[in-house]
Amino acid sequence: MTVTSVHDPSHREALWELEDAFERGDLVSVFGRCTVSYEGRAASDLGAGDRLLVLKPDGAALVHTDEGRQPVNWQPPGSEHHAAVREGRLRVRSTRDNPDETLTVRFERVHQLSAMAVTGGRDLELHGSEEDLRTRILERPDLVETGFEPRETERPSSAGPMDIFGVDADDTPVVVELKRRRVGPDAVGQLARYVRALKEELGVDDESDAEDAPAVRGILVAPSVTDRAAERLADRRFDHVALEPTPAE
Amino acid sequence: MTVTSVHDPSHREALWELEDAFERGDLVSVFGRCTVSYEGRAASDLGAGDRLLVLKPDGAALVHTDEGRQPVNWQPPGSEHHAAVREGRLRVRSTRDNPDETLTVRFERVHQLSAMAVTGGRDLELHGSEEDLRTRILERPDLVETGFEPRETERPSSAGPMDIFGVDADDTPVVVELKRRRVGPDAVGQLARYVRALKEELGVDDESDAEDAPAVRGILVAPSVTDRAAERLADRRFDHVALEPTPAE
DNA sequence: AGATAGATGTCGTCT
DNA sequence: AGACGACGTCTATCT
Repeated sequence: MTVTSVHDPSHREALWELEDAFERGDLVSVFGRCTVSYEGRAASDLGAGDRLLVLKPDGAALVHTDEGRQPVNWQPPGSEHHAAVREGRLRVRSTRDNPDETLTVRFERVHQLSAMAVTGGRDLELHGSEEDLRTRILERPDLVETGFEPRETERPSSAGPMDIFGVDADDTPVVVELKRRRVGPDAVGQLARYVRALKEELGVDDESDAEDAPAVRGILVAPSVTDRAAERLADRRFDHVALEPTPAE
Repeated sequence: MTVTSVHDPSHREALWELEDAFERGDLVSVFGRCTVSYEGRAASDLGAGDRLLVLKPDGAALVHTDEGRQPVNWQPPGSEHHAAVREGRLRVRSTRDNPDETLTVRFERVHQLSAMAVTGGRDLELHGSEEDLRTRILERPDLVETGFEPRETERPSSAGPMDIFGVDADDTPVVVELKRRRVGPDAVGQLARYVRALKEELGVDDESDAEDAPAVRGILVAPSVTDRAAERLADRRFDHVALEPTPAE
């Protein structure tokens, strides 16, 4: 059998089951009334309440309430789970180094504990990412602009790698920044850094950087931009090309 | 009793339990072998395997494998859960509008299904946040610099609200940007936008913005900065003050 | 509803 | 191990 499960166990019973599950490398879920405290990158305390504790064999720990996509407390993979009975109660502790942090869950009562040996696919096939957008442009550069010629992807610069580097119909260098969804001002800042770095690298002076024909162009490719982002694009004389990661149906 | 739990139920049994749990507003966990597909902001497919499905009464749905802090698939709060038996199998679907997205989990087999009525504390007391850092500085402005005087927090500007606005010992305006942990170049860009906005607002011309005494100063308060961030700070003639959100023990 | 910035963000990738 | 940027980021706050 792949699943073990106990209903309303004593704290000591719960401890045995937990230790066995850790030993087997099971994925564990514990329903119960507990308090939670965390100390590490920050520090937090959570009063008594019913929660779901998930313990993974890779060291991840998650404490979920009845609300939210995010766990109310957690510990990243690579941590170590320890269970014990202290003062007559089940205590589960998950710790890691670098940074030093500890998550402690103290159960007043355990309602349900289940453990399962996990097998099977872990590989997610995801479509619609920034990489899809890059592929799309490399296959059809004219989607960016007539005459646009990609020269390099992930081109290094002193400001980090730029998404796509190329030239336009006039052979002017072009830095393309890709975003898979609507963007705010931060993306323009990122593009500006790459353009500035490339200008420095090419030794462009302010003279040759004419009002109507910049020496290095910046193009932000994204489905859409916020008003503030549009302002900043105009300030910097960058262009925006509206494009989705995947063709509209 | 607050918890209901079934072991190796038939798909139809599982369906009844799920519908009851939705009705009661329970927090639900399902262990089983399933395939998962998502369609919405992106699209993804996940082949058969053992996973833990968590369904929350607020509409959140999480699919967890045995690895990682993040669910391999999910649906945010506000979604609607629907369960059905299709082709002899339990199918759980979670949908929402704006954006339109759907998560579908098809179970080949349900190993364990538990549901719990959740009561009790949801309020987390968290320490060590950016707000703690702000409080710390407002109580002891000299931690930033001798003579520093905070005047306003969240002061509005055309580039958005700045964390702390104040003046230094020479009555020069100071924009303070707070970060709770080590920062990269992006934080400097953010600070630069606020400083530029304030200069424009105050009508500072390049004349009065002397080499050694800027008309508006920028200070980045963070535990530490990366090399690249330090360069960009130097370029802009901004200062860095090393400070933690909470005093070191 | 959209916009903006924080987060114990997490996660992959590259140096 | 640190740095950097993407993410179906999520989440709170403000307009």
